[in-house]
Amino acid sequence: MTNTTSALVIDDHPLSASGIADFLLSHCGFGVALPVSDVGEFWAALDPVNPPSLAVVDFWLPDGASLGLLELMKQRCPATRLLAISADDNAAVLDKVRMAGVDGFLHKQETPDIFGRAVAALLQGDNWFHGGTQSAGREFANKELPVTAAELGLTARQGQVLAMMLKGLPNKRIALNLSLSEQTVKEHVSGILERLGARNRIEVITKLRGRRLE
Amino acid sequence: MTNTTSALVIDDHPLSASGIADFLLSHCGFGVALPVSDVGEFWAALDPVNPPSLAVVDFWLPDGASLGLLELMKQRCPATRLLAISADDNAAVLDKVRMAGVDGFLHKQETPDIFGRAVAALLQGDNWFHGGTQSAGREFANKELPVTAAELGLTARQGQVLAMMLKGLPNKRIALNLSLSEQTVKEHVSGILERLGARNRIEVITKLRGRRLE
DNA sequence: TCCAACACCCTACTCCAGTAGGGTTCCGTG
DNA sequence: CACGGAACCCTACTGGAGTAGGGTGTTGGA
Repeated sequence: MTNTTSALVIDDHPLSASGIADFLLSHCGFGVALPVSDVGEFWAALDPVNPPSLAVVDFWLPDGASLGLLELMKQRCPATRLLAISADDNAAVLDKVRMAGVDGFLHKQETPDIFGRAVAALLQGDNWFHGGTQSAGREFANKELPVTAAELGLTARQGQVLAMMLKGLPNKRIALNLSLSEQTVKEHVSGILERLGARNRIEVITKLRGRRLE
Repeated sequence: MTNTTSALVIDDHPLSASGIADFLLSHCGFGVALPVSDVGEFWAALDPVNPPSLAVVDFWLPDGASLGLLELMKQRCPATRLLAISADDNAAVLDKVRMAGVDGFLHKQETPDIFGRAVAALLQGDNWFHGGTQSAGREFANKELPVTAAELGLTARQGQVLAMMLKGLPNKRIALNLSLSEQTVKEHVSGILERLGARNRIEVITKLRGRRLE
């Protein structure tokens, strides 16, 4: 291939990074999409001579490293399109990444469809900052909501239960799978609902649509 | 023609049936691929003297007719390879179709690539029962293929109700939105569940995860 | 004209989800 | 040691989901 489109994806959750990379490969026509999960790896994977067409950067890297990374990236590889992603919709985040010079911003929760359109827009040379328009029907997004169970403020057990809830399993089956009583499962479910600000399991499933635990 | 490979495809959603038939013609080297959408049509199209090489049978035919059809087919045309397809990944379905004597089983959501490989395996005389693995690498990508209500065999009203169900709305709100009684909504929901072969709305949501209506 | 399908409404029932309020162990921290 | 938190179990209750079985009115095809 003379002109394969390539991408670099950095997210501190490796599964998240590789999920996005896979999506770029399978649905956005990328020939190369390398997932990395820390900053060192990122710079190591970057070839300054032949920079990637796109870099996808999670905003919530440890120590707030993403802003510095984005600015440096803009200097070193101005030809590379920069797409920032984040798990929350704080308006301040949007301003910060804009200042850092990114070309687009997206929520992690956005549908694959929109993600694909944002990528296409960036490759065309357009920008993508439609993040603010979301805001309908997501009352539990005021805090950071990363992909892993522990970072949702859930205990390990609650994480296991949540994973099965998202598969659509009823309490009785979750109980059997974990060798618990149905009542105990209900307690965990109640804890999850309270934590996530949902009224019932259906709200949990629809709001976390397209995500996976751990 | 002396030796064209022929197939019969039965699915109660005509669009689905003809889509599969087209694929067999264009990608699997079939000379004939006849789509039918009900059991009567199926037997009418079947030529016992010169049986097709392959029969593709949707598991969720109305009234659960598929099991009987599969068994009868196995008796009458033992030379015809039988491929069962289903929209859900219930393990019980897999057991049932195996008991009925099919040669292969697949999810409808499977990629065309895998579908093609399954067909090739069957024509070679091999079996294909990889349903359990359910392709781990695509939670982010999956399918944003919009599905129309008609494609699922639903009435217009059921389509509207389903759209709201997928958003996580409870019956009462759907009723208010459509200016109906809650009871009527329940009727539509029951119809949807029967049509899609689901036990409750949670199964519907998890099975159609990531898809859009119309 | 009759019948089937669809949309609509109702009561009454069962079953599951989720809450409330009681309790027990175990473990880590002040 | 005493306390809090997590995990575990229980009964008893409310409310929504879904089924069963009754009904009406409209439409379109045999």
